[in-house]
Amino acid sequence: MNINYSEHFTPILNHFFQSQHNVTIESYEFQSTRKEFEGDLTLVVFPLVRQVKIRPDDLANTLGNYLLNELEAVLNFNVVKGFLNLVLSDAFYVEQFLKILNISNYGHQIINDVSPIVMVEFSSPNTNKPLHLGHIRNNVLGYSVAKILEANGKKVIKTQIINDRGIHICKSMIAWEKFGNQETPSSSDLKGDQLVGKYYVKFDVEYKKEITTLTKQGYSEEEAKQNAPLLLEAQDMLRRWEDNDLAVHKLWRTMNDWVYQGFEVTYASLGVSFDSYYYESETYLLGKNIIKKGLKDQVFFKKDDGSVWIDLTAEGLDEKLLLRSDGTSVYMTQDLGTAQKRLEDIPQLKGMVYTVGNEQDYHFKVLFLILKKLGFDWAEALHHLSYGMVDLPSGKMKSREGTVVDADDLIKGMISQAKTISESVGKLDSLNDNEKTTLHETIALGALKYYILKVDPKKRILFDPEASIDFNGNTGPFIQYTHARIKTLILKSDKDLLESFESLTELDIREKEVIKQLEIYPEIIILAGKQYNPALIANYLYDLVKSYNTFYQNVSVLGSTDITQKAFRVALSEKVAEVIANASNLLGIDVPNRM
RNA sequence: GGCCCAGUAGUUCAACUGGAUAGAAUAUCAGAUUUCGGCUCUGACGGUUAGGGGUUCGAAUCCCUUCUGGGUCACCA
Repeated sequence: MNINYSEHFTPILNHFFQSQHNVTIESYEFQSTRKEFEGDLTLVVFPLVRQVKIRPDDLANTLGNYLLNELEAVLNFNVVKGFLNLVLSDAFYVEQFLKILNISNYGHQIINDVSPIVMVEFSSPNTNKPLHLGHIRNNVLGYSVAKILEANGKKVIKTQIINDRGIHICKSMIAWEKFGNQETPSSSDLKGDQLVGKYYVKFDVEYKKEITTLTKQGYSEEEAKQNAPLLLEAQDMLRRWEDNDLAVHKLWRTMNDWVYQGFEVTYASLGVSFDSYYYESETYLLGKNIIKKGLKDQVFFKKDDGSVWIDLTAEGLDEKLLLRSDGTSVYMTQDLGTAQKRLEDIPQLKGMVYTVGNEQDYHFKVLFLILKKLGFDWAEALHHLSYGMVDLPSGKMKSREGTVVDADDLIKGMISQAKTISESVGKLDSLNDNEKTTLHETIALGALKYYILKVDPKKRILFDPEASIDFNGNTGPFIQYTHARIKTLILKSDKDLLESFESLTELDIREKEVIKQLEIYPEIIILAGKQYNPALIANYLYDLVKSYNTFYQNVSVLGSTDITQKAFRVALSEKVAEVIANASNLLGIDVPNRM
């Protein structure tokens, strides 16, 4: 990675290659030197060899001598197989640290009126059942990517498209009408989404009973599935909904409102929020104007039965339906229309991120391709943030088999586990009950989010709640704990000793390592933003915490007798705490001051 | 079957997108400490990167191929 070093070394290296060899080098490959060799910074010379036609070792030696003469920061060098290892002075690292010490919100770009606007869509639930573990990954990922984009100087609009209409919600409605006895969230003491979900399950149970009855009467299974009275009623209700039947719409609104209230509770406990909402009931008819344009531009074609298609066989894909023969729209049509609508709503929009599971990879590939073919210039700036499924140690989640993990239940379970663990290890007796509860929630959510985010989004996750909440190892609580410890350490330190330490010339090797980590931080944010990948931040955080911990354990932070060094260590600790807090924030994780 | 994604210590994950001897955590084992078979420290063990071939100074990473797991190929959303 080209970390900050490049700004320091690139000019002088460029000068060397210009004057000595008359060639221009595009970029240099720097990396930090592996532990087993002497040095701090390593320049890989192999890529340069091609351009100047000198043997790797010779070039490395020449370069080493050159840098040694030209730069004060370079104290020494050695060459191993085409790797030029440079030993940099402690003064150099002190200087680097001083540079970043007083930058507030270090690593995070500032957002102003001219910042590009990006929309990040996530969550996007159906309104017929509560959120589950899969939604948690979606929410946590989308929210984190939104934060990371903000840190990269984008103005982010967090949004979701709510799938609030269709046969699934009609099923819940029918079941509630028939079996619900006017039950409401307040009468049942259930969260609204849980209540509606209960009737969705009820529908399925009763529907299956009807199928059994019908097959006993001699229907084939297929016929029974299609002709079960309950299903016919649900389908009829959907028709009435589409005809704007007042009674149906009233019930629909009531039940959806219950669900939204329930969702809000879950979102609040997850610590995610949204800036705008799109409802499918308002967008499902969109996109037909795009179809017209596409037909006119001959990007699409019409079949004899009147249905509209696009032929993507040249791109290695299939033909894709865009409009049914009866003229009604499909999923793809809606998404085309919704994308266009968003640009109408916010003309300055510079990009959109769709946080949707990888089972829809194909859909988004086609969606983006169509928009490009239609000639929309903004189609280049669309990104599908695709993620893998969440598996449990017990196996795959299947809603039909009742093995889904409910989001609220999971969070509750994590909190009570956090409570158990922190009570058995903690010394939190001075906190009052409210503070303790808040802390347990913070730890539980930190554990949950970190566990999910540290895995590359596109990979499947095996979710083990027990392992996630461990206070040791690569976990959220461990990071939170380190932050808390630094905070109490700083409290203990004498603030007055924080005088100038620019004169400090000798660093402990472990202090150097911490400074190196701090230097990389802005680069990590940029990289994570480019790749829409919070896992980079998570793993970086762990590395930082680990290197700080070896520093903390082996170098007495406060014990030094040298006042300058003591001040330096406190300042370094403070900066590390700040970076931990800021980086955690990018993952949506809170870090307590004590725990 | 076509297309897409994944396959890395026993397990859960890394590896700065082509760089040096593939790293952590956890589990296991050994030692230290200890009035707990708990906690905490120290160390060790653990790998043909699913298999095979290729590209080059250099491959877990790129290309080809085989295998395994998952997803997707609806006038569903």
